[in-house]
Amino acid sequence: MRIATWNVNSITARLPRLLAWLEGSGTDVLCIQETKCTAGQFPADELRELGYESAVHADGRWNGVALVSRVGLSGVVTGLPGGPEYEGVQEPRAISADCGPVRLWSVYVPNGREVAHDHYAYKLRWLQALKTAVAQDAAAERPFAVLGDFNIAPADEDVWDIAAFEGSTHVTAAERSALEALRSAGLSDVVPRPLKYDHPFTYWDYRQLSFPKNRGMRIDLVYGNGPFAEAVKDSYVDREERKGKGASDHAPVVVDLDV
DNA sequence: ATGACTGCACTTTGCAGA
Repeated sequence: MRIATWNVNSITARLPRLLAWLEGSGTDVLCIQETKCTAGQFPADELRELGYESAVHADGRWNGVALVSRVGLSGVVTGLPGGPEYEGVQEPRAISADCGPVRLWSVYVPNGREVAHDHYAYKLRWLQALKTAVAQDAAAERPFAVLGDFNIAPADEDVWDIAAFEGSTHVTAAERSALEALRSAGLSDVVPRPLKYDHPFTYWDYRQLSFPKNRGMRIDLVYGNGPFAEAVKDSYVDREERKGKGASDHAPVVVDLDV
């Protein structure tokens, strides 16, 4: 079974690429982030024509997550249980479901903006709630994984130049501790292989030729429990999808499972 | 070739993204 996670940066703008990529890659389940649409605008009909069911949690121009599956989609839970509010709103940043033999979460962790910003404290609270929410499934026998845009580079090597990130979000000790807490709950980082160069970056800024210069970050992560990690046969970043006109600034992370 | 941001709404400017 082939699963993947991809921050599409607007599912409306990305729809032609999304449909072509699903067909071409043979993906069975895709975790989507940053749909940037209302629930009604989500292209469920177009996906159904390709054989995919959809589960969506989205409310407008920002955020928005989804799961699309051609191997079953049931037990859908929208939102992060116990998740914090930002400016009085519980934002649509998490959705989970049973997809065939595995249970998956698609998450879009808050960006944080700046370390001194309220959004950063919100990010840390959100990650704490995520750890609590996934603990039971993480410890279970069933293959289980949290996939998505974590907006954290787990190690210095996961950014193109750590010196360029001094004082920035995405690389702080507190954010990395939140990932460590997820690992202590029984999840492990399923690191993909790069298709080019020596490091599996998943995001490259649109500006300043970041992609051609390979100034990237590994922030789209797959955190799986033991049974999930044991089932992984291969994983890679499909950087080809970052090329050309109309690309998202994130590339899909693909995981092949023997389940 | 991989090429100097993009998407969207508060829409011709601002905000967010990371």
